[in-house]
Amino acid sequence: MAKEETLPQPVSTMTPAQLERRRRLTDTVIEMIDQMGPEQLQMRDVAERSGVALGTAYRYFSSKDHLLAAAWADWQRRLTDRVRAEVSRDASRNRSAPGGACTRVQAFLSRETRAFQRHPNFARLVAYVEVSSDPFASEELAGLRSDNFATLVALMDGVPADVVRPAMTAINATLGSGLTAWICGRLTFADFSRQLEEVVRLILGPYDQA
Amino acid sequence: MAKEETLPQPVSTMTPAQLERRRRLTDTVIEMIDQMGPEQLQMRDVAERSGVALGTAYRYFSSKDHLLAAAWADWQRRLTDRVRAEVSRDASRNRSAPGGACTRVQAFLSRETRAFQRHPNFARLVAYVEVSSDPFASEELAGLRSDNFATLVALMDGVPADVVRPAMTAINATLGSGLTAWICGRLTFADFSRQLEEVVRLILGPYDQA
DNA sequence: TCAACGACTAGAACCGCGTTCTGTCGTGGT
DNA sequence: ACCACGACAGAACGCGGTTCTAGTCGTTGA
Repeated sequence: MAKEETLPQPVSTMTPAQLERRRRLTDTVIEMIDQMGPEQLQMRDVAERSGVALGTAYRYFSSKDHLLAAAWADWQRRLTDRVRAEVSRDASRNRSAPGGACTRVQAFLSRETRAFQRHPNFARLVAYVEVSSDPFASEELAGLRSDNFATLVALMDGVPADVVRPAMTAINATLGSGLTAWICGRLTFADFSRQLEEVVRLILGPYDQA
Repeated sequence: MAKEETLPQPVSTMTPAQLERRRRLTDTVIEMIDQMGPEQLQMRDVAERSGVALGTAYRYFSSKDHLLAAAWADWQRRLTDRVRAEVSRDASRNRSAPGGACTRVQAFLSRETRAFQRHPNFARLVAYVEVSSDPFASEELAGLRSDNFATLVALMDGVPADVVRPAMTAINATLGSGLTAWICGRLTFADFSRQLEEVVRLILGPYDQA
């Protein structure tokens, strides 16, 4: 009688039609989040607007948290890809500075945070998802985390190996906390980005014009 | 007809009996949180166990979030006071090292995190409260934040003034994010405290044996 | 070709829980 | 003594995530 319920169907075993449905769900969330916070967003509406039956949505995602986490991961990856491309393009054109690690990281973060400023509900989404205890949601986060890891490591060359890890930890944390504080009204956006800059300069400043 | 509803009755205007009721509520929460996460905790139960009518609770706190935030602030203040006392006692006895800023901050944080390790549900509470959008809850947080600020500043003497602020920001953020990641199962406690140590050393290390 | 089966759909139903409401009572200020 | 107001116990409300029901359809395997 093992009620294994392996879970919301592993992505790898999905047929193309299923992947398509799954994508419609996450895309719809991304679309809707732009206009409402994660708590306003209702499963019923997502289902309806994506043209997937509510019950079916739950075959793909274990919970609202899981769906939101997946959608966020998706959005974040697109954003990061775009920003990374811009930053490295600017760097290779050698625009605007010689560019040490500090400068590069600043540029990267400033673009990312601006994206959040333009889409505050995604910042809310981050806050919402980060505290979710749904293990499937956490899994989604973990994947994303390691992507970010790679990205930041790449931006930090010229920085001693034993500095990289704690530097990333601290910067990521400052980004995350600041975002939440901003979104909850405990910090203005200006203060948030100033804080972030200060922290990056403090940590990475010494390695800049290597 | 101004429906001003000044709101959950300002603390300063409360009669002793009211303050007593308010305290019973927060104390009950603190008591209960030790045995269940914040989402398990129900307003009905808090009301019943504290001997305050449910409706009345809402005259003191605008929402569950607000109540939880107040309770957390209370617990955190007690904890910080205790830890601060221990740390400064140890320091004045000059035990265990000469103790620069880095060492002092490490000691402080390590005690604080151990308290969370012993009471994981308070870590969940932190995560829960930090993302609350209830303005009264945020207010509670803001008060707490400035207390912490003072505490950390005190621990960091010997550190250049322009380093103190970003250092605090980064350390606080690392603490907060790590706590959440731990509690959500994305980090082991050991990894969490190692990360925190690394960050503190990275940032404050240079100013240690002044 | 024809079951059998599994996944999909629309929508209703379920249910936990924060929040609000009702009716009553006790009390402190005038 | 009076009355307005806060407290009380408990019922009632409402929202929204999740689950269930019936019925449909496409694929598979004999």
